[in-house]
Amino acid sequence: MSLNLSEQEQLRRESLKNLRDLGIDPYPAALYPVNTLSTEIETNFKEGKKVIVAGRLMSRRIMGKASFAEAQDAEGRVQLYFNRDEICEGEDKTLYNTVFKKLLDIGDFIGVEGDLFTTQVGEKSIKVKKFVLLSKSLKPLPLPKTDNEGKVHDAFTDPEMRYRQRYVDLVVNPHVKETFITRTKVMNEMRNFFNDKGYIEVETPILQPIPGGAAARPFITHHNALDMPLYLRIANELYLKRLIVGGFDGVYEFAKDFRNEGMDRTHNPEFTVLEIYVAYKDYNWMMNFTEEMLERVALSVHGKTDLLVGDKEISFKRPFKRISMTDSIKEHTGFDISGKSVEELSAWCKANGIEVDNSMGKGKLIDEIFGEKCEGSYIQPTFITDYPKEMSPLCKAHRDNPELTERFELMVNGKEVANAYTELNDPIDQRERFEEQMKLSAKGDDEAMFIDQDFLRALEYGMPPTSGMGIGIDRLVMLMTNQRSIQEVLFFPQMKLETFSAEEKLGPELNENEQLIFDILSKESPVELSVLKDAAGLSNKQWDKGIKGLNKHGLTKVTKTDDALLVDLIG
RNA sequence: GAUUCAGUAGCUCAGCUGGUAGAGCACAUCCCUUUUAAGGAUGGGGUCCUGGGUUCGAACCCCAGCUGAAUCACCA
Repeated sequence: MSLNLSEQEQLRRESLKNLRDLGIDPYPAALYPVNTLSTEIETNFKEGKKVIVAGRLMSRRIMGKASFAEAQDAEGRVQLYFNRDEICEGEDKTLYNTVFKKLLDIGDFIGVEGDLFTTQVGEKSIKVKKFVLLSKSLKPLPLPKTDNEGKVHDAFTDPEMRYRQRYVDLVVNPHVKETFITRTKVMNEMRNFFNDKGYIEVETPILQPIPGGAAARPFITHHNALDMPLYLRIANELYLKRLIVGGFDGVYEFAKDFRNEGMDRTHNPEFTVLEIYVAYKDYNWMMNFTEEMLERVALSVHGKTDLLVGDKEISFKRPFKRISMTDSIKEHTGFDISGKSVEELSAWCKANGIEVDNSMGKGKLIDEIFGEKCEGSYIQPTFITDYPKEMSPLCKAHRDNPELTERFELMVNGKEVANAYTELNDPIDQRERFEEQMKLSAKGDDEAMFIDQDFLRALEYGMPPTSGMGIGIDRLVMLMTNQRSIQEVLFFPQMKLETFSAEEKLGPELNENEQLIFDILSKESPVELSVLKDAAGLSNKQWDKGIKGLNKHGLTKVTKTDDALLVDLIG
């Protein structure tokens, strides 16, 4: 045996072999003609109706010639009643006595044919006529139990295990599945909304030669054939705008973006963003559009616009509050940022407990103030508008104030959920903004943007006035499912590499330390304990483990005399 | 990156002042034809996260590391 298996795993492997010996294929290839789901049995129950169902065996209560079991399919569970003489009509009762009672385990996939009936206790069940093994499970599942009061016992809750083994989490924790179903509903509803308006879903490169469209540290990789570096995209904005240049009126993409930054409850290195660009619109239009979309999503997922998020009730009913960043800061701090110089802003920050450094320009300083003093207080959906020019290099300057841009972010529950612009389509202005970014980069801002010459060329051909919006899907789903951690809305959140023990042990043989002590003893025995310990030259811990191991195997015995401890080799 | 907490059976967790590793569920054997979180009896199952140190003796104390979580920092 080359694997270190628990007793239960070994037993299941034996059952597997026994099944094969009985001529039963534990992994049959043929399709199984399922015709009913557990939920249909519940909603569409007809006494005596014949059904064929399949699923995982999740519990078994064996009582002599009759048994109850539960099968779990994609939608829920159904109770199965197995009667020995129904299943085995002739004299040979192997199928019930051996296959069902002994060789099946919890977690196995089975297929069942039978009739619907109601038990004496009133439980809708299937009286099984025929059953087959569809796939054998070799590892025992954790088994949370729900009692009469709905209390869950032995829940499978350890986050590490749940995220690393999401497949188990999904089998055993039904609410987890719900979260991901909602995630898909949210995305589908957004798709429908966009498609209804005639916008088209597109795909743009994930491997980009210049990681543009945002300010963030990228992941870098290398293309061997071209011998050039490539970056995993941090955004897809510049590619979608190229498509607007090319003549599409509305394009959108659900994009995986990648950022090589810290991980926490709201950040995963890869995450999903919806970006949409619509020609001939501005950011005012986009605010209305965003409201309409979110209201529709909330209604479609929950049937209402008021959702409970943590202990707060959040309303996605239109219209959302709108306030300019300048007014927001004024409201929360009394400080008026309009027309202030870098020095003035920096001084105010220092006086108000906000850490600043010399690489920070006006935009970043204002962003710090907002982030520190205002952001967290916007629980209900609120559009923050008109951001400083410097921190929005892809956004058109405000029509009324050249210091500002036509940009909004949507804040919900104190966090940014969406970001949108009246897109900058003046190629000369855009080039200058990129150059500004380069200066910031030279000052030490390692997140400032690169210059994308091809994107500038595209703008020079002409891009219609356009508004674009990006929305963090993971964070939106967190709101829609009332989850406080991004890991709960990602099937496979990023984790550190799990180490599987490289070399499995060779069964119940002696380990290194035990062997060492054993070898010494086989030359001479009994030996005084302290002498033996010195001869072995092991650390105290290793010695202790070694000698305890040997005692356990029944190979040695420690005897106590008046003045010494003696170690004897037995056998 | 910092701080705090945690890591013991397949799962959920106890484990006193340092003195031979425990429970429930799961598993195995036997009994039982309609049970509702667990029918009854019996039994098997452990790298106490890893390595080092202190000690006659470490799951427990000390040091280092690994992994995870929370808070903070960082993060258009």
